[in-house]
Amino acid sequence: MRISELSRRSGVPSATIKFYLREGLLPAGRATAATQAEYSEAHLRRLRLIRALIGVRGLTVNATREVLNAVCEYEADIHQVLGLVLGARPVGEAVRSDDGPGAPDVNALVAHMGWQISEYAPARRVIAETLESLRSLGADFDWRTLIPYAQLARQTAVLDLDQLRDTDDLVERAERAVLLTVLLEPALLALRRMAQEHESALRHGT
Amino acid sequence: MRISELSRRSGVPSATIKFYLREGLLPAGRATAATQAEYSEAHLRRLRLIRALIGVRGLTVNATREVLNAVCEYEADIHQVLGLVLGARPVGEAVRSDDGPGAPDVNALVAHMGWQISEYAPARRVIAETLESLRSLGADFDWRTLIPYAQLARQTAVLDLDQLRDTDDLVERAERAVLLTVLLEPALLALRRMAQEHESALRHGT
DNA sequence: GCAATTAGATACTGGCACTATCCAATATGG
DNA sequence: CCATATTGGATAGTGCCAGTATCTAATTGC
Repeated sequence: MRISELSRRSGVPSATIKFYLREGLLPAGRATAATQAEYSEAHLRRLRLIRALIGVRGLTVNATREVLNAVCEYEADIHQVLGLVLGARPVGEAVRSDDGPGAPDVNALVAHMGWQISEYAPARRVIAETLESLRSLGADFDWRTLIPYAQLARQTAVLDLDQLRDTDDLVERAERAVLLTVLLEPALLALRRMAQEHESALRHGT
Repeated sequence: MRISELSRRSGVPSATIKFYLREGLLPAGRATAATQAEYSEAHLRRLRLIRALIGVRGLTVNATREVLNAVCEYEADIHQVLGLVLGARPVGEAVRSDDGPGAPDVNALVAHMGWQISEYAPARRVIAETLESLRSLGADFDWRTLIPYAQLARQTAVLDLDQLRDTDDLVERAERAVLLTVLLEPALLALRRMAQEHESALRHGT
């Protein structure tokens, strides 16, 4: 398959494919001559995955590259892949996320849930920032308010990990891990918003 | 309070505050002279809310303006505010989200859950796109797989709406609705990621 | 009076995700 | 076997967006 067919079958302009090649998101095709390269079905799958991560999930090109590299390098170890995808392992410039304002609250929450979470997990910082914002806005909302949400998150994670059970192919399982952790995020938020609309209608008349 | 004090107390550069004024995110202060305006505590709160929506949640300036306008216009009716924040009512160029590829699956899911969801809800499109992406990537994942996630989303929404009960002040309740629907989103995703890390560790040795 | 500050307008910056153009080297079909 | 189209690779440009910088004229507080 040459680039024009790859473009046609994926719906991605060839200029954009070249851009992804340049950026290292898509591995180069097998060169058959100075101005000719052969692309495989794997390239097509990878390309669709890239578009999903960037278009549906809204990742940046850099974040997408890191996720894809994680999938390739640690395809054998699903926990490693998850760790890298989740940012648990320091990838680039590692920044500890367990100090700074709000960190004690996050630690309290993590401890209350009995979770073992890396100090480098960016999720820590996200929660700390959210709590800090809510506090500065005067909402009476602290880490204790998050406990029932955390319990629901735990049930969601159990669902997620269950999906990974019955797959043998390593690459496929690693990709599936990416899909479930990263690609599902906007859909989960969308479900919550629909549920809010429903619940709000229930409580306020029609 | 003049702009320099507003800047100092919020930590936002005055050039950026001027930018928000220009963009209509922040209402103009009470002008006391041609080159003098007075800002109130409400401006400070609003400014912090803007920073939270843009910085923590990652909204664009345009999306932030729409959310803030919704809060101001419909502060009396929490369901209206939620509707506008969730995009249920057509705000700008209304696009029906209940057709196109993937829409039948979304309808099936919504019907299965017994939800009443506006045809204009952007959440419909998000879920349709996600399902479509997953399908084109070859994952055996359809709307039925989303059912348990939807049930968890429903429990989350119940939690959300419970938070809105005991607040009398209209503006405060409207702002709280925004905080809970919009600002909590990254925190919920972060909780899920931490829960995944924990669950993954549980299942794969250490 | 006079340095410091301000509102408001205009122009600029930097980052990002592409997109367009060009070139030399092929491939293809009549 | 040659004319035309396509390709890989490099380089430069586009459009958007969030924020910054600069300038001017008016005003303030010492």
